Amino acid sequence: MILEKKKMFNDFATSKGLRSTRQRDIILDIFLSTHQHVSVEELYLKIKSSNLGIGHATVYRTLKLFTEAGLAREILLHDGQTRYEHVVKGEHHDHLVCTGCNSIIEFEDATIEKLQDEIAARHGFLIKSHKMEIYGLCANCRS
Amino acid sequence: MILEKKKMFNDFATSKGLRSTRQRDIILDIFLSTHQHVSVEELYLKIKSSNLGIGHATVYRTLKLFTEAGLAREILLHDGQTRYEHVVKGEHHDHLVCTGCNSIIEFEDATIEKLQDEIAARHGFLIKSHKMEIYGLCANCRS
DNA sequence: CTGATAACTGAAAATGAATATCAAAAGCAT
DNA sequence: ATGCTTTTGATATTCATTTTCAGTTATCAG
Repeated sequence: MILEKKKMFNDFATSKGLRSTRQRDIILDIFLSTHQHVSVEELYLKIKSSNLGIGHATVYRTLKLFTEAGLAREILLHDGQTRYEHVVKGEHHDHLVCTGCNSIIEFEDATIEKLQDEIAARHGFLIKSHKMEIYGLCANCRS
Repeated sequence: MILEKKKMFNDFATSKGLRSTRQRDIILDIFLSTHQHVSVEELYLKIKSSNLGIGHATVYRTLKLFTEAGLAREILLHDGQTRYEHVVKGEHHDHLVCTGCNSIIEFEDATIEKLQDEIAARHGFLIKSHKMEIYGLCANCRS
């Protein structure tokens, strides 16, 4: 699955005439080694701690490339930082965001997806992507 | 309905011990006169053009108050500006955002809302609010 | 392999939205 | 009106993100 993603990015790079660089390889490796919802800063720090000198700007630029390549997705929560999550082919998950402890629970619901398709069809709309976030308190925080 | 909202804000202000000021009245009037999804900047310019000297900071502060008071809701799209939409009591609408022309179509779907409640219940999660945005191309832009 | 060329990088500067500061102005209770 | 407190707004500040640009590096033709 990791190899699959690397291939996906390679294909994208080739098709766009992008070059293969040390920095992009490293950032991809580290991104793939993270779990959901990494902020750019988190990723940057992770890279920094590995003593590989990669600049802020490059991390930003590269994550945008990953998004274009279809293996990452930008998500905006309410903390002023853009986060990136992994895109898994057919799958799409949405989020329960706890405003108490900032934890994020993921879920997936095929019925909702289907309803979305219907709504889009009704408006002649062509879906590219979507996101849904439910805010509230998780089981721990509501007590 | 406009009066209703003004009352809602007045009640909120009273309960919080906030003062009634010229600026807040004006901003509320202008906010209520707008349609969906005003950015702070748009609102600020609208006020400025009315030759009423109200500062940037006040507009930001006041919109946060409206949000607290329950008559506005923050929405984050992908243009880096926070926008505010009108909250209509029971109603909740979601958005089809066209990445071609930036137009926004609203929709509402009771079934989706119900599914959300079920999902939340399954995770012991207490819903405060939610948002859903579907990105893609509108009927005009896909041709 | 080598040199030309165009893409890539990164440090630093720039941008832009949002927030904080703080003195002056204004609301509100007495 | 008086005095106290909130509010305002110009300005400065913060913080994420983007741009700039000179130096570096990948790629490819020869």
